[in-house]
Order: sequence, then structure tokens, then C-alpha cells
Amino acid sequence: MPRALHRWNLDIAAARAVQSRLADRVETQDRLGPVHTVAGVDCGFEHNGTVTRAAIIVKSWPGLETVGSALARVPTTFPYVPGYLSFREMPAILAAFETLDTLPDLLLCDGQGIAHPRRLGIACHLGLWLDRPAIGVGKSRLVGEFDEPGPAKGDRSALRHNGANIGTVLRTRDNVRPLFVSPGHRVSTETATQWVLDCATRYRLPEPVHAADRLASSRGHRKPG
DNA sequence: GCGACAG
DNA sequence: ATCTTGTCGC
Repeated sequence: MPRALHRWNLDIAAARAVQSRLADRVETQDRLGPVHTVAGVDCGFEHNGTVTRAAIIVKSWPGLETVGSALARVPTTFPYVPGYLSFREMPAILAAFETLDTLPDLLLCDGQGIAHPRRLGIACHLGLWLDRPAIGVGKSRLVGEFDEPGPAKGDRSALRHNGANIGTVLRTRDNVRPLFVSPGHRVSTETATQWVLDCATRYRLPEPVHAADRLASSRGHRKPG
């Protein structure tokens, strides 16, 4: 991974051009190997947002036991602009991945996959960069229209945008706000949806992402009660 | 011009 | 994302 050869603090116009170019390389068909490890990826911020904190939690599959983790803190160089999240969080995320000796078999990223204006959400960007199967798990919608899914765990509806199916609005627990699942790379919408549901055991967020969320967030450090 | 807008 | 305790409901 030619990390040193890349600059991430581009202007919006340049970032947009990069997204459009990379979007063509995203694979929406299943191309996964045996999945023995599933990782959750998320970011948090410290010091008034000047530092980005990326967290990765690697879980075994099946079993969902934590078998690895990584944490990296990097100076924040890109502002939060809807549609350009990867340029803000990728530097820290890649720094965290570099401390892992083995890449996970499947990545669950907090954020969208192809459910993005130019079909290049952070899950796509990360999946392409690491050449790993990746799934986007958003807590809210960026783009797309959908019908409210039923109230029970497993209920779902299609997320569409510009006449295309870009993901699934999935209920991962009874009576909780649904998640927005979309392919990141090398995973189909159907498979992505199934993996998120299979990893959703006790929280709204799938286990790996929930764990990464806690590690990335400053509140995850508070003492248990 | 106006509203929407991942984390 | 982050600042933040208790409280209401399934």
C-alpha cells in the first residue's frame, strides 16, 4: 500500500475527482475468501477535533470473540464535509491498519459504502485501498430513498438512488432505528445485509463495529458501572 | 435560490 | 463527531 505516495489533504474539487475515478473500480459482486475474521472500523475525535482517533477491532468468525485490535491517533487535516468523509478519516484508519500484522477477512466500516452521491463512500475507499471485502454500515442516511422497514429485527427495505439499488435499510433489533447497509467492495448488497444481520447480536450496531466504536470514542474509556 | 447533508 | 445524567419505554 503506497501510503507515503498519497496526500489526503486535497481540496474538494480534487477529492471529488478521485472519488469519480475510484468508483469504477468498486466491485459489487461477491468475491470473498473464507471468512475467519471480521473487523469493525470506526473513528472518534479528540482535542476539539484536531486529532482523529481510529479504532479497529478484529473478531473471530463464527464466535465473535475479540482476537485483535488497533488504535491510532493522527492530526486531523480535512474538515467534515458530507460526501467526503474518507478524506477526513482514512489517514488515521490506515495508520491503525499498519499496526495489524494480518488483514481481517472482512471489514465492517462505520459509514456508507456505495450509498454515496458518487458511489464511493468510505467503505468503498477503504476496501479498494486494502483490496479487502468491505461493507458500509451507516447509522443514518446520506443519499437515497426508501420505505420505512418493519419494526422487527431482520425487517428491511431497499435503499435506492437515481434508479439504482444502493443498499438496504436494515432493522438490527426490534424497535430501534434501522441501519443503512451498502456494499463497500467485493461484497453484494444481499451478502452485505446478511453479514450485518449475522453480526448483530446484542446491539443496534453489529458487534465488531460496536466494539470499535467504543474504542474510538472517548466515552468508551469511562469506568463501568 | 432552497433544502439536504455519513461522521 | 463532541459536550453530558437521569429517565422513560420496550
